[in-house]
Amino acid sequence: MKFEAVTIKDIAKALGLSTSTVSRALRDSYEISPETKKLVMEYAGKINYHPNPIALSLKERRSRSIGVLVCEIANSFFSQTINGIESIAYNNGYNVIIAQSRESVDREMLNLQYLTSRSIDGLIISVSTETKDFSYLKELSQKGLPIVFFDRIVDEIETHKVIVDNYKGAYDATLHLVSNGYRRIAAVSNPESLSITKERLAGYKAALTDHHIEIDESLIKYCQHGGMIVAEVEDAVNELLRLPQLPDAIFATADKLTTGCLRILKTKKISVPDDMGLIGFSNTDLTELLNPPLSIIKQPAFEMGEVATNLLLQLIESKRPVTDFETRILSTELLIRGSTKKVKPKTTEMA
Amino acid sequence: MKFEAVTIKDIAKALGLSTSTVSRALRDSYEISPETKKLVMEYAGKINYHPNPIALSLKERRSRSIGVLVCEIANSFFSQTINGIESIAYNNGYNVIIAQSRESVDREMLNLQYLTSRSIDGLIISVSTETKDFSYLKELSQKGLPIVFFDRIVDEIETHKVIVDNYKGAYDATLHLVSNGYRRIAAVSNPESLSITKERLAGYKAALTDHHIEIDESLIKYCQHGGMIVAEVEDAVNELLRLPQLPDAIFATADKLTTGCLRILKTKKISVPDDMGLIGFSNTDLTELLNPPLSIIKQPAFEMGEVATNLLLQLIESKRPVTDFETRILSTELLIRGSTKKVKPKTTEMA
DNA sequence: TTGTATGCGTTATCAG
DNA sequence: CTGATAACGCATACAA
Repeated sequence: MKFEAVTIKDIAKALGLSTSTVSRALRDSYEISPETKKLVMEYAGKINYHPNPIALSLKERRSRSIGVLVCEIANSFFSQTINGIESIAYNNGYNVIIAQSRESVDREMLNLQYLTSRSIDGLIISVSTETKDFSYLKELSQKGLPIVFFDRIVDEIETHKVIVDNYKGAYDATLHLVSNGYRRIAAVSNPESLSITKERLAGYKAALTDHHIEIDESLIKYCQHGGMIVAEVEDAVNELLRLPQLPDAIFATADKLTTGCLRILKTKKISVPDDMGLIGFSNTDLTELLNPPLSIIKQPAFEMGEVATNLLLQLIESKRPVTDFETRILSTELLIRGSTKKVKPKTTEMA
Repeated sequence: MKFEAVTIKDIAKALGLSTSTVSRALRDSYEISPETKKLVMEYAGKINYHPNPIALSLKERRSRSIGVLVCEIANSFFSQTINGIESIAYNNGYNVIIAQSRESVDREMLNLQYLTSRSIDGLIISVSTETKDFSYLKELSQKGLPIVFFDRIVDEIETHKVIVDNYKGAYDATLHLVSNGYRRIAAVSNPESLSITKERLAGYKAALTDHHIEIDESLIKYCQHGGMIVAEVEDAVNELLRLPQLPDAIFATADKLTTGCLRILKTKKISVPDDMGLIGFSNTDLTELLNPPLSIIKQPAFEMGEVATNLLLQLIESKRPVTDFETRILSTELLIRGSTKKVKPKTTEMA
């Protein structure tokens, strides 16, 4: 693969045939005699011939590789998704090229240029928290690059999207807190510009409203970098603790934020009331064993990866009309920790 | 990138130049007049020209992409390593193609063929637990494919290797148990064939010996699939609990095994004595907040990825003689949880 | 300073 | 049934 580089030409020369004959024999073309075929096949096997995929790509104008752009690979949710993506890609003979934005628009843009210039056949992406301008992505999409969004989607772009039922997940989470006696529930969330933020906060608010708890916007904190900067979550919690009326529980709307809050509560770096409730979206391994949180909303990350990849491959291989886009909504799972109800009665209503 | 595909030819035609002139102008060749250069550059920018990297690869016989093969992406240790790999690759203009073996030799082989036939410029790999025959890898290496091993290395192959100080990590871990009063310390480990297993068990045994604790081979359990199969770890623990003399602590030699044991201990799916000690290698987020384990041996996964990639790029770009191979040994970190000493005095020595 | 021709490895088209 | 040739997009040795 580096030095030797056996090519069709070598085979042709050795066997006294033309390259076209060899090429056809290798592809088992009907217009080649069985004897020649066998001859070629056997020799090719013997000298361990492998077609050069780069030459193939150049000819076929496809690379059989897909790009994956996420904010951070070392985030359980995303690594689980990539796991699912790889598994489908592998089964279909596609390579997976990964890149991370680290929640930075600049890096996202650069990686995007990089990936597309690398001639990927399609893209699976979850946009960064910083991204507000999606024109570049839109342009790519319009130029014909098959794109599938997952998790953090972009509504304006017409293509497949794979998300979880964020509204319901957040509703369930909030409900769980409410039914455990919490009333003043804060939300630590990603920037408002993200689709998941909107959906999750909507679910959170609906759950509160349905239980006659007034929504207090001062209880909602936005972390501009999605918790990539450690201090950010601390600041959010600190601000909450400085409120005239303390919250009695926190709903963290994303994996990174949940683990951030968890760490704060457990390490007591900031002094937080002992009975502070916590629930959050999280796919981090073992989080469900921790105490807090009260419970965890888990996303079917692996499945999301699988679904997204299947859709992308359909797009690439145009198995379905490129205009017939759909949004797949998978359901989240509320992992309930029975033993963790810290606040039990708390019948004194407030607000 | 899909439909339009602006090529050098288009520019040449539009500007009434030859393709070679355009090519040279774009590469800022000294033999092109400033005016022509400016003309070409500007037009190229205007119509948003990007060279086709596939054509380039075919010509230059390099793809500017590196392959990464690990057993499982959704394992914190590996995803952190990939994070490091991506970061260095990104800075050097390389793409990262990932694949996972899922601890299966077959998948490893297939992926290897896949990656190499994809014309990667180099490979970073941590072999699967199942792999016992490294001839294919050796062959690749001898054919000239730059390879860097990390974590689970292959001694027989002469190339760069990046590992952590497994011996010391295991020694420290075992010592920590010993100094907390544990005496009958079991080991739940990966297959013996892995380099890390040998090194870690050696450290474990040395720590015991140094403290005059007899080594009992029946206390060492090997998980053939590295904990990929859930029941495997349970079986190991069950077997330990059936021993005539119960262990009083477990040393788990790898991330997946540590979390496996942890889950067993916490969920009490198997009834394990309450004061069972546990320590293990783990890079899983938040593991250090759990209680057990007693402590965690953390590997500098991100740094390993960085170091491995730097070495690989040196190999690819032959910045150093290809014969001058080295093994980088990074040090592990023992994260001590002060408050967790379950067994304190236990002065009654045994065995 | 610019243009022409060739090759990278493969397949498709067209002859024979 | 088989072979010569062009083409994919680019870079470069060689001409001019």
